[in-house]
Amino acid sequence: MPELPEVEVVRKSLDKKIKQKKVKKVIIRNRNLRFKIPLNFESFLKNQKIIKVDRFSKYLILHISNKTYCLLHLGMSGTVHLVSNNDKSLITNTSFYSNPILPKKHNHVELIFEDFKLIYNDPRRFGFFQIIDNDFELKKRFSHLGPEPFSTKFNVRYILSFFKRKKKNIKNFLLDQYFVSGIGNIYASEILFLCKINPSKKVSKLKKKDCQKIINFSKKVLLHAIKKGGSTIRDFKSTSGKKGNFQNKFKVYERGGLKCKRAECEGTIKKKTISMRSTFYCNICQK
DNA sequence: AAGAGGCCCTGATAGC
DNA sequence: TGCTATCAGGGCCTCT
Repeated sequence: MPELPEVEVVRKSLDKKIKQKKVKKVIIRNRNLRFKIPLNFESFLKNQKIIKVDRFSKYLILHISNKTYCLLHLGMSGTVHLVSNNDKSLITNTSFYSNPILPKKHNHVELIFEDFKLIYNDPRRFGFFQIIDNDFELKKRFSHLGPEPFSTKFNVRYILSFFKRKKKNIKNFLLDQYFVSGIGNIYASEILFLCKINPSKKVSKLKKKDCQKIINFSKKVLLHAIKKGGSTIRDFKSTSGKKGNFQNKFKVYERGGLKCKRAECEGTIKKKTISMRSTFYCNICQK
């Protein structure tokens, strides 16, 4: 369940290792990801350099030396692994790369570099690789995505005007990538807890002050999670197989039935399904 | 236009 | 033990 922080953790380690490296060979074992990998994908990437690894929202953007882009989305269960070409062990030359585990099944895509390779593993195949031809197409590809929480465009004025004449609840909109991009189901619950806003609250009832809280805590939670190496619930691992640490910091997620972590609050964390997604909140301090 | 619902897929777990 | 059902949730699509 990679959300923005998990993808950013992957981006950082990936950029460090494959920036300015040339793709020697591409191996695809299963083309049937979220979108079918086209037959020319291998020849397209072969002998190209990866200029750098960028990220927008939950998308990784590999800048290719022929002025195109390779998008990589991890879907729900995608992981990226960097493995030595010689002894098949995971690369362990930085502190980030420890606890090496390479899955045996579902290694669908390999990008082979001079002395190591990148392996894309994805049991559920909700992730994808996509070649984007130019800047214009890249812009178009992301046109359905709203600003990231860090963007200055994500401000009180924007939020209030977006919520005009909308009838859904706030949890729904935090997951709506057209409204704000990068937040997923886990962090949506965490953000609303910190804001003391009930996830079922209709956005038409939100005040200026609430919007400001949403802005502040969205940034805070995501940045904190990045710092902690992301969250590992079931699937997410870094490029070396290392798990994240942020799950230990969850205030509400997967804490149904437990006591509210707010010191002065006697509430209990409840689990509720909102638009087909499990949602956690405190029944007392989230109004 | 906005919102509700469904589908893609596999693995872990629960219940019988 | 082995079977089936349920849940996990990101993105995108259709239908109303």
